[in-house]
Amino acid sequence: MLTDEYRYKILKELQQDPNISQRQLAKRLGISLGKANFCLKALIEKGSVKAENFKNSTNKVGYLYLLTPKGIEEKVILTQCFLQRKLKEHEELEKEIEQLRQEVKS
Amino acid sequence: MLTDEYRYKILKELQQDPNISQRQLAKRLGISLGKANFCLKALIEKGSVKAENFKNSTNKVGYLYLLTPKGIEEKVILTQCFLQRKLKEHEELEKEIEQLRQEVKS
DNA sequence: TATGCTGCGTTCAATTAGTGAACGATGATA
DNA sequence: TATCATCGTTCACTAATTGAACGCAGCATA
Repeated sequence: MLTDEYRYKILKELQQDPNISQRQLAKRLGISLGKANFCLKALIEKGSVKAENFKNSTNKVGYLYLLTPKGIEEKVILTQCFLQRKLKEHEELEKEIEQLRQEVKS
Repeated sequence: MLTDEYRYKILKELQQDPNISQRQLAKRLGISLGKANFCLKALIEKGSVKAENFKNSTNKVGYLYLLTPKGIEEKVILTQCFLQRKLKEHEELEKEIEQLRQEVKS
């Protein structure tokens, strides 16, 4: 349920904004609140993220979702995997578009 | 349930091999037989694919899943959308990897 | 102080999506 | 004819996902 894709996306979001609510996170990733909550908990459970209690300036209560060293390392690896995957997809699609052009031509 | 992703992938598979069983299709796309059946039916329903009865050389019964003109056009459009999406993802990941390198450096 | 308002994380019943074993049908083969 | 393999189809079962509802905490206003 917590796929590499969401593991990556969540770590990325948290890294660039640890002060983010689960609702905001859900909205940014295009998933439901329930799923965001589930995934986040899983990341905390595994020690990739630490939820630090804090009080916001604008009358909010919530956590600061900070990447642990483990989480940072995990994100590095995931990012590299993602880059490779995307490069491969990109390459395949270039072939595909070339095929397509041949098709259209005829 | 039948997302653009699978619409695209199925049309692609069928185009390059109309003589393919639902089981083979499912395996190639990494989905279940049930889902493959469902998606294929949806494509036929919408007129993108036509199932033509035929008898294979190697003692099989099955259909020839042929793309209709509409299906071909649909695939062209989907492919273009996909290329754009992938290019964008690729671009974003390049930025991301650059950020990452900065991180790692420090 | 009390009341209301807002946004927080959490829960969980309900919905939706996905799975694959089982079935009957069809040809090929012995 | 009997057996075997593969076909598409079905559908009960499981997994994944949703979002309304809840209690809580802090701030603003009466």
